[in-house]
Amino acid sequence: MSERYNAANVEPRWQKVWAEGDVYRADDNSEKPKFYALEMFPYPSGRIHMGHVRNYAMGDVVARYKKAQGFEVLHPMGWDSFGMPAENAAIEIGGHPKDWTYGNIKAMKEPLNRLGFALDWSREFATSDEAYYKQQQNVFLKFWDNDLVYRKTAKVNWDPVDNTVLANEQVIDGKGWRSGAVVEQRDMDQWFFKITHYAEELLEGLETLDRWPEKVKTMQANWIGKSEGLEMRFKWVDGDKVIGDKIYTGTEVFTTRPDTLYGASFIALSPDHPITKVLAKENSEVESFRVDCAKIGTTEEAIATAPKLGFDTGLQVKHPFTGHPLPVWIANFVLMGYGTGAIFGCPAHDQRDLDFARKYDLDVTPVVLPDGEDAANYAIGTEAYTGEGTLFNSEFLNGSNKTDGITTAISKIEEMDLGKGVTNYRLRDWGVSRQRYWGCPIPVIHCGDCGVVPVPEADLPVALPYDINFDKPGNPLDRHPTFKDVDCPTCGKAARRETDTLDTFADSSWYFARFAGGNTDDAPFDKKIASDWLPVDQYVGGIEHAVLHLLYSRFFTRGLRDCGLLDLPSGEPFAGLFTQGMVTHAVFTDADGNFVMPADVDDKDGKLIHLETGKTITKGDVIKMSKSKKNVVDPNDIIEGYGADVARWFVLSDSPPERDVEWTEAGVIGAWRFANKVWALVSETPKMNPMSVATDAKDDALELRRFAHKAMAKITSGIESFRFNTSVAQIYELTNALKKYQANDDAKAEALGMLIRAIAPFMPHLSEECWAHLGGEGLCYHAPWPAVDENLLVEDSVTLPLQVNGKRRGEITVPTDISKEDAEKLALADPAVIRTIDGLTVRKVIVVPGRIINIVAS
RNA sequence: GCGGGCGUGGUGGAAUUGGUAGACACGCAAGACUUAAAAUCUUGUUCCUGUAUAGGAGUGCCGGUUCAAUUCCGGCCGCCCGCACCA
Repeated sequence: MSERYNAANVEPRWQKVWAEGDVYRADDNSEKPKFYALEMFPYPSGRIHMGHVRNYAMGDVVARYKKAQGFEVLHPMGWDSFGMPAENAAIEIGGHPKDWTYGNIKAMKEPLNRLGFALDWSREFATSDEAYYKQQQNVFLKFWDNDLVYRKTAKVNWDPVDNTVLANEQVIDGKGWRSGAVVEQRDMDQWFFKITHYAEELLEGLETLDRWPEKVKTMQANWIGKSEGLEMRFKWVDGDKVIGDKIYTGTEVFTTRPDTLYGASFIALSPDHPITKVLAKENSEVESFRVDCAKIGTTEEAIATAPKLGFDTGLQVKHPFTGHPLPVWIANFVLMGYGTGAIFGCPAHDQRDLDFARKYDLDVTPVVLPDGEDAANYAIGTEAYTGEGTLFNSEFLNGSNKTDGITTAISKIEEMDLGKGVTNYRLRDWGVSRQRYWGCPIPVIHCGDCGVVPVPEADLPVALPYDINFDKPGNPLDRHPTFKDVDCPTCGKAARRETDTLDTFADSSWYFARFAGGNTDDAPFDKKIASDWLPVDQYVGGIEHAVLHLLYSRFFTRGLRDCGLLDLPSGEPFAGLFTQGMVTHAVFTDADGNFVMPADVDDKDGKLIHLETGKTITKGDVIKMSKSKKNVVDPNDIIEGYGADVARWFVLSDSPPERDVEWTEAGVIGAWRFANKVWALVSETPKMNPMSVATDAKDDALELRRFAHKAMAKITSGIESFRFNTSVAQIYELTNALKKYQANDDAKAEALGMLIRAIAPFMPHLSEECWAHLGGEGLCYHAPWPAVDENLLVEDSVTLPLQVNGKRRGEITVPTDISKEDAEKLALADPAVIRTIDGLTVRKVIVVPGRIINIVAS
């Protein structure tokens, strides 16, 4: 008699058993080999979403699988709980960011636990816990002591109506999201982490990360952007100049293409270049040009996509080789943060320069001739040529290729004492100042006499005051009655406390070390314990973090190492990384353009209508689920309707983990049916030992064993290589084979025991229930991973496809160890082959042992 | 704009990484069971050639390398991620 699988009854029961047995607690002192499994911890938005379910289900598969393989597994969870949404909520709906945040944590923990993840909650913390940010401040001061922190001015988005700093995402089409005012750029004193100190190490370290996706390493390498180039001076045509209070002999530019120097037709300064700034003071036209540029925005994207804008300063420099004058422009696409903040424009061989030159009618002189082009007729149209070629129109460089031309040009400039070859990085230092309340206070004090003074360690934490309000825009810390007023720790005079808080990326740059090293109060973490667990063996998270979070963490672990807080010579926090794809869903909008939740949309004969209003709904792009677009599906509905195992199984089946998965209702039902199928199979079976090994099996029983071991081998390799969908397919096949098998013998017990243990990482509740039903010893969670008998994987015969001229015409079944000669003879004797090659001459027979036979005939 | 990735039946996807394209699943169709429905089971299901144990086409599009290309190379198209103050 089979009964329906009742997830609502079964799942809480096992969750209670696991909790009471405290089975997921990791032992720091275990003798077993250690395995640290970690998923990117969530921001407590208040609801879990399908992306969380997918992310944590993947990590859970790894954690449970490694446990079954005999590892001591650390699999912790916590909360990335500082950030803007809490402040936005306080502004929009009232309340306090702290209450909102901790309420959300409470609300999210329950459904997370309902999913049955093998998490060690004893190590839980939130980054907004005073105990955590106290240590965050401690780390900041240690970084300061080790010269990894400094202060400089940098630009921010300034909303002139709200008088507040805006995040990039709060600037929409150049306007403040609330006020609608045109956003300006404003210089502010800000704190920076010196990530560029490790630029080379961060780049070289990528080569050691053999369990990271290539694409992530490529993106990081490009982000660091190491380039060899030339930093050189273009001298003014009319001698040294006093600009402002400094004497300039010319202007310094950086270039990676000194081979194209003869193609230079102008010099372009950044709108933020020191010379530009001085000129702006003297000339209101320059100033208004700078103001225009400042409206574009601070992101590289905005600058790169904005129409090219230029201003001719009237200044001229001398070409170092020809002596010809070149005009000096100010151009909106030149970044102050990269190189020297000035370039020479070579329009023929750089697209941005070309766009600029065409707009302002500047010379375009090609100096690189592509292979096969004729020097006399070669001209540049609207596309710059950036490829390889032979230099021409370039006097002493003529005839060189790109690489040689670069070397020669650099030595020539060095000889002329106008510059030198340099290594440049695109990577900029990490600005961490945020003019916001809900973050970790930066532990420094500004004293009129002593300057910037760190808060003494004994005075930590600098706690966030609770009595704040969001009546007005801006940072409440800045207008708090007492927070700012402190005595200088050095001289004791009245001083001002720093009111900026740290970028929340700092919080998530070392949380994994605190998970491992404990909630210590005198140090960020226990050095020895944290160093024993680190690096994280398997990190799982979204591809959207490919650069920033992962790079910042790699910086932090190096900083912690060099401050003596962590024993991690490589500096690499994550030995293995997997970036999963996103959960996507179509966006629905009504006629007025309002977003509509999928749950409120009904499909009536192919027409989409709103459930309540009956209005027509339009299906839009399939994109990442996000609250703002309302294209979200609540996992709680799935868990309540079908159970946690079904939700987990669904997000892991079918789609390859690295790819985006589109949420569909139909897939859930399939997962639900499978769970029932497994339960039906097990509940109809009498008690039998799931740890059986049927070594005496013959005939059908032997066939089942072979099948089970082959499937098990593929299930295992699927998990090892993060292709859970292929493991799932093999589990389906094993289940189908077991359903067809009638006898209740040792072979069935073995295969069924394998099946139950194989599904355990995916559907832990169901597997415990099955394990208990069969009479398995202890918990399935503690059962070892099934061992595959290699001898059972070996086939004695193999079916080879027969191709004629690359087209399949038949197949033959031959012994696995057949010789090439015999295989060829059999292939040529095959009736289908004979029919196809009739009238043709066999030119060649290619035999790939165990794979294919291809006959080439004409 | 720049950097990175993805594209295979009606749908999600598989293909031991250059060797039988479409495993497995969803959906659909037919049948069995049932008073009936649900559930379950069986069979079929890339497209075209009116018949198929035969032939042809086919992995976004165009071209190339190879005995052999979903896989490698070049060029396009479409979509997604990131671009330093969203997390």
